[in-house]
Amino acid sequence: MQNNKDQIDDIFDKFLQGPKIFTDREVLRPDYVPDNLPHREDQIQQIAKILAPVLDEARGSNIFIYGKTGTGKTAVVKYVLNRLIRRSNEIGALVENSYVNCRLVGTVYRVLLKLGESIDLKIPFTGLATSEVFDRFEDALDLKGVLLIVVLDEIDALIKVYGDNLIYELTRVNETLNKGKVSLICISNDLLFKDLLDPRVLSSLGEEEVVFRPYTAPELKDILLERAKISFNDDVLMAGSLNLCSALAAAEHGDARRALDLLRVAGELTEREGVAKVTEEHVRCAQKKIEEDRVVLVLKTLPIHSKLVLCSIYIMSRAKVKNAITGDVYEVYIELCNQLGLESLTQRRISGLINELDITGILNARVVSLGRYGRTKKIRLAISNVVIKDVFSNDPWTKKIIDYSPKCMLNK
DNA sequence: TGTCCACTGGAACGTACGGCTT
DNA sequence: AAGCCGTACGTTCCAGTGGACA
Repeated sequence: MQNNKDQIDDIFDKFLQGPKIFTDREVLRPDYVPDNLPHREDQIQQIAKILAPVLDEARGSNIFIYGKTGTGKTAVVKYVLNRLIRRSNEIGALVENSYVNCRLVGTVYRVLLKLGESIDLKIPFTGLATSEVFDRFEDALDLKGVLLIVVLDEIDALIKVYGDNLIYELTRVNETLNKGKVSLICISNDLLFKDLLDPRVLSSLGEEEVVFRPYTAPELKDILLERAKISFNDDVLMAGSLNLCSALAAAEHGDARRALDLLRVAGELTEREGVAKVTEEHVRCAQKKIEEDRVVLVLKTLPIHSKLVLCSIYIMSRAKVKNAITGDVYEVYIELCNQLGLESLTQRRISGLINELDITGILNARVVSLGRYGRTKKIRLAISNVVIKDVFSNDPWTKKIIDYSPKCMLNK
């Protein structure tokens, strides 16, 4: 026991005595809003100009912002809002803001819940009709007489599922309010989502449009340099590593979030190794690790039937079936359910689960027609068999069937 | 050129659950 | 306590489909 304790102390000592890589690693986290946002000066100016009337207690125009992930949309909006709120406090203007990430929040009801929270409105987390929640939100807003800037990030995620009713209601809420006002900022990764909007919504939402184009590799380098200055110790980061981070992220549609992730993970790997410099090799390892971690997390958190579908495809791939089709996967899946004593879902449902797995990038499922042999999906794994075997061998359900040989495959 | 297969995928509906309002 | 609500997850039904084959 004593020995064991010493060993652990040893690990901590090594960590403490090893070369110090970071001064402040939080600076590299995606939700950190820096004091300086390089190459986004135009967008900052544009959004600030549109929102400025708010300080005069007039409603600013609604704004629609679009650009791919990691192009700085959220950071710029938060940056401008921070300053706007600070200024409004100085001059005593009644301005509040509410930031909601629609993809994380998930439903219209919960979006309204978050908006309510920002003006101290308590709403039960379930039980009310959405229209009732909206009415209460409207009343509370009017009562407070506050000008609320609502930021709906990743709005496309919400609209694809629930339609544009919420935005429609929010854009016309000013017509009914006496004292309160709402300014809307919608952020989307997907430009095509505008096609899903009702023309009435589009005309009021698209009062102002701000576009964030992807960063180029040199721009990403500037951003990384800026952050590296405050997050890493001097002389830790080799110039080549920083260039590689920006080049890798630029290849992935100029994603700054990705670049910062790479830098942070590369730093952490260096730290764990106990060496003094972050090399290009560390960056390459970081890239591999980020992807693996993502996949492992997705696999571990899948619902049981999705796991079994994936196991079926894994088992088929192990048996050298290159392109599995829906019907065959379903047969194997039924057998696995029987083995585990679980009730199987319908083929329609499994077809849907396969589509969901396709979206997460774990599978590739392509609809093909086999002529008179019908229409189906050709399915293959998009990740390595080794990862699946590793994760599913440690899962209480799937470990029982991961090495199983289905009878239905014997005569194929 | 028409037939036919093995599905796809949309839509409507059912069930269970937690929790609010009346 | 009854009725209603949103949400999650599922089933059932069925029109539609691309292309090999007779």
